[in-house]
Amino acid sequence: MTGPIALVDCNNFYASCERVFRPKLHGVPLAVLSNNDGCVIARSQEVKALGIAMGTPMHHLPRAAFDHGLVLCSSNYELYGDMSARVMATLGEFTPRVEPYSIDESWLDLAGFDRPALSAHCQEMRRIVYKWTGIPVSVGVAPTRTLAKLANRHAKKHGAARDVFVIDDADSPDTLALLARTPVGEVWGIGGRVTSRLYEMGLHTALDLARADPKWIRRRFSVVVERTARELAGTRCINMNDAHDSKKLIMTSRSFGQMTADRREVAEAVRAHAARGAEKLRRQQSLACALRVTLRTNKYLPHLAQDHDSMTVALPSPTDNTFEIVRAAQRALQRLWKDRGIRYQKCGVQLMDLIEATGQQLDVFQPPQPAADRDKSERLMSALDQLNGQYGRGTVTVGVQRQNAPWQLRSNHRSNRWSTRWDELPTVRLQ
DNA sequence: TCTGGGGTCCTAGGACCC
DNA sequence: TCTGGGGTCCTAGGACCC
Repeated sequence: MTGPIALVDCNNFYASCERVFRPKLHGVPLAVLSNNDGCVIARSQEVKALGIAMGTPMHHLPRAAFDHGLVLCSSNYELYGDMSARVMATLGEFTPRVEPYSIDESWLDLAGFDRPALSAHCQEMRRIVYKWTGIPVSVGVAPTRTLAKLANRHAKKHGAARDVFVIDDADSPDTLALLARTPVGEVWGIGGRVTSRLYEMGLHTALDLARADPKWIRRRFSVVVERTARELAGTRCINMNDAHDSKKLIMTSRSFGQMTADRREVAEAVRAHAARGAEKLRRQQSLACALRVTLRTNKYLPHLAQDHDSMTVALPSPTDNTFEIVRAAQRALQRLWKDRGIRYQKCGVQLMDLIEATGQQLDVFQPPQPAADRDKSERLMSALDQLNGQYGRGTVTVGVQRQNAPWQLRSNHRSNRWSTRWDELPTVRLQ
């Protein structure tokens, strides 16, 4: 990236997605729940105004919120993922370089725009994104990513009328004043731990951090904090990965719908996670060399026996084959399992040491797999992916996987997948 | 009854080697 | 008193983010 950097962030993204297809929900306090309907992970403006914090467990929601008409939605990632793709595609109309950063945020390279054009361009972008997708966004522009984050936050907080904020120059009096007003803990990359240590050293604002000696920061903290400090002062240090970069770790884990001490149930969940992980692996065309199965109990119930353990096993050779991966995961679980009647809350499968499928190093100690076998395995896997893609996840599974097993997620308030399922399309009634 | 899931990067420290 | 020292590789865990 060479020009000014823009961070485009969807406002209250999940809540906004829910509203696109259910306009009646505009103006209504709307909260989206985590998997398993556990806690609040997204809030509309009205919910924020009610003082409900991010992460509030559902059973801690105040009575009063419901009296104000609070509506709860289970998370509907199929809908959010599709809406996200639409927003990103629309942004692509405005600049050739869009780097999606998360489901609701994207970095844009705005090289070639000078100051007055820049603002107008961003305003227009906001307008079109809203018109085409129904999702409101905020835009922050600055010379570095850390400052663009700060500009975006400022746009959200103060720019209700505009929702665009531009930092031209890291050294301008306006910028310094903004930094001086920003508590250091609100800076992107500065979490709770670092914040309290910075406070002890007398650094309270973003400006204090920007003016600190980077070498001293590095000695007292780490290169990560040093980079953040330099970025606040206007030096670009953080470059994102390309959007196409493959992940280095693929993790699939879930809490159980209800806790379980039943080994067969846990094994069923582990198989499902392993199979899902293998699917993700194939989509990014990687092979895994190792795998880890983790098991954990519910730490919020300290009167119950606690256990948090994991087992890593190497795969005999790098693979993306569902059967091999499921088998290895079962083996890991077998070694992990303690026959003590412990009730588990959550399990997961991590695929690790990923390599590119095309650049596979042949194991010198293993005879190379005959081409015919490899072909067969590839064809089988792509048939599996096609069936599950077309008829829905879980159509073809390895071993027994019941559709509504008790370990599966609760999702009692899910809206329709309006934009990705034919049988859940919105209907239009003509008056 | 009930508290998310999926990531990245960095660092410290142990194992091992010469 | 004092137990070699330096390098690499790997793993676990911390910290942070969305």
